[in-house]
Amino acid sequence: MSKSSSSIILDSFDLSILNILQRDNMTPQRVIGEAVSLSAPAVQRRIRRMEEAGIIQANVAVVDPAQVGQTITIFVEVEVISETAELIDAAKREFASVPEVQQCYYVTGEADFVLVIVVPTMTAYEALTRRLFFGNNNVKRFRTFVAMDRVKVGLTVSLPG
Amino acid sequence: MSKSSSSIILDSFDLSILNILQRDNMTPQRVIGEAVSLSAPAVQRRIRRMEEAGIIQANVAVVDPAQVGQTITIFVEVEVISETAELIDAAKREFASVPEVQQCYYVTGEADFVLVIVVPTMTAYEALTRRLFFGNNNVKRFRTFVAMDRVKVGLTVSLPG
DNA sequence: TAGTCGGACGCAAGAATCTTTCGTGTGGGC
DNA sequence: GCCCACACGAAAGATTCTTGCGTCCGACTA
Repeated sequence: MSKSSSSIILDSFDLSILNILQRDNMTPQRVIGEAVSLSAPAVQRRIRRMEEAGIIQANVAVVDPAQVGQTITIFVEVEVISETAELIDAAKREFASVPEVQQCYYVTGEADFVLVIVVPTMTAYEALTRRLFFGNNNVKRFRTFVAMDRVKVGLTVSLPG
Repeated sequence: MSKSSSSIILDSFDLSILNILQRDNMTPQRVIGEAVSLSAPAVQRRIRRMEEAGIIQANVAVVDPAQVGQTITIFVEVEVISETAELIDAAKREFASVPEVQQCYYVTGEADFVLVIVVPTMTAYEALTRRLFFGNNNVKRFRTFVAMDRVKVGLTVSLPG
């Protein structure tokens, strides 16, 4: 967990490499090298540098929730009562600590938090709401959107170059 | 791209392996084997089987958007006018085809679509709204939520076992 | 201009990992 | 009781990752 976050400068080689790794990080360095006109060791050094700088945050397998019994994806907008720093931080920590909460954003607008939740059943979701929202005095209101189709899901970032 | 989607049965070994790969798919099979009490080839066979079945959908590097100049994450709820199958499909295809759209869900509730968008600047977002929402006759209304903090971001699925 | 230094490269060797093959053991069905 | 399908582990082979080394290019300095 050594996040230097040195904010290094990326050239077009780095961006091309990222573009490949974003889609398939099992691509051999030799193949990446051929794609960007660089040797395999050069590719490897650049990848390591970007990992150390925190530009590459993780290397993960994407699992299809439906095939492991987690069939329901839900969006929730949460509105809080008091927006003091302490209460917001507490909410952030609480939401982030729940395994079913896949994503949590603190936002501006008509809501304060947006959550992406993945659960096996509606019953499980209901239990979660009771614990997370009704059991939290600072939650004023929340709105639920049940996903009928995960049209596009990814963390891929559109890169220049 | 061979998605058999045979819906194979997963035992607790598979789930443990998925749990590891979800967090770090660069973990050597030997290490995974030690963690789940299996030999490296057995782990490898199970991983390949899950990839072929589509349970493991992809292996990707997670890139920090902020460090590649994509500093703004935005949520958008989109409400359409007509919800015929053709128009919905057209919208799905259009949203999914935009690189800046990281995620797109078709949902029930007060909105029809929820999008997660990552852009470098507000100007870029404005241009995107003009093209994607104002330029689409079937979009009735859309609401924007700008993320101030990406509290938790991932695709990790909470697995039983 | 000449000299020095840092950084990144490619090549090649070594280390580690992945992948396949093969023989064995176990459980279900005939 | 026998056979077959399936998954396993061990070991060998193939591929990939990683490191060491010499070279090259650009920047900075005298």
